[in-house]
Amino acid sequence: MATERAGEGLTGRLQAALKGRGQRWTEQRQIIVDVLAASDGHATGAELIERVREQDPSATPSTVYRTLDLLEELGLARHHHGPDGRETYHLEETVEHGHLHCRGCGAEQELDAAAAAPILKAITSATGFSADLDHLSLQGLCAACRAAQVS
Amino acid sequence: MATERAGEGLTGRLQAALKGRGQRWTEQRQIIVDVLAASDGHATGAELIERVREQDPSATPSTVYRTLDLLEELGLARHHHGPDGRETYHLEETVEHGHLHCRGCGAEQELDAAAAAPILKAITSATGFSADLDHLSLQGLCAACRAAQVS
DNA sequence: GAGTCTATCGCAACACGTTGCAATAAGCAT
DNA sequence: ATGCTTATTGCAACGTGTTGCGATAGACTC
Repeated sequence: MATERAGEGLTGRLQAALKGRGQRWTEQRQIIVDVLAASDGHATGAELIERVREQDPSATPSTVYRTLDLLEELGLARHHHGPDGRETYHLEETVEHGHLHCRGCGAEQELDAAAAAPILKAITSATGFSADLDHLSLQGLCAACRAAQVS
Repeated sequence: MATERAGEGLTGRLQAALKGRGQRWTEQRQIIVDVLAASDGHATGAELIERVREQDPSATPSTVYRTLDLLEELGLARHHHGPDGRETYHLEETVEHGHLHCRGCGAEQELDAAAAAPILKAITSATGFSADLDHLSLQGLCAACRAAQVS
């Protein structure tokens, strides 16, 4: 077949990576990866568990979280913490990006690599620290709210 | 008495602020503020609860967290989330600062306002967003670990 | 000082995430 | 196909933080 469903190549990569480490490919892991691929944006741990349970009611939180940790170890997924400390996961295939939470209006902006480049450079030159864009989760005021506050 | 214990002025400010809002000053709140003042750096919620309990074993987590929330509302305390999502609290009197967590060696650096200024400026000019230094919690690689990785 | 109003407290239950352990089952060798 | 090894699973308990509710006790009025 010439056509491929989204995520199929990912599954292949995963199987290969696991085999290389003496680890195993299971039905549960397939489901979790599928769910993660389907929730293209971000999803909290609780949301992922719920969706996985729709497909396999026997799945438990520990399995889901352990699989997510594994996916991160393999570099196939990432997680970061929102302003409330809750976790959010997404596949690594998603463009690497940071997050900006406005404490005024509650809006959440994404920060793509191009926009972040000068910021990361400033961090490095000020501190010698090379920051991970995916863990960059800022809180502050967006341009609109700043303008509104002046009045 | 002419001498003042540290934090006494703070207590006065607090009592006044509470009264203005129709709220009350209690023994528990005094203890929590004292504990927070005594743990000058940062303290997690769990640590604070433990220390408060040393002085008042009847104190419960809900009371401590609710008081901390109240202190934040009044602008007298702040909290931020570490890389593991755990909460860390400190008094607002502590110098405003960000945090840098190195995923290589696990070290945690503080980022003072002067060092952060160019970073915050870069964020604003790239995104229009005005970020809160106190919520700036970055993860990445410190200079030493970056050098080590090159080899 | 006694009474009233209601903010605060303690309790109990919940939500999210983590960890230890025994049972299961994946993948390999025969 | 059968058996073996051990990674993975489900369970149960724990840790941190949050929320609802009835009981307690501040602060104010008379």
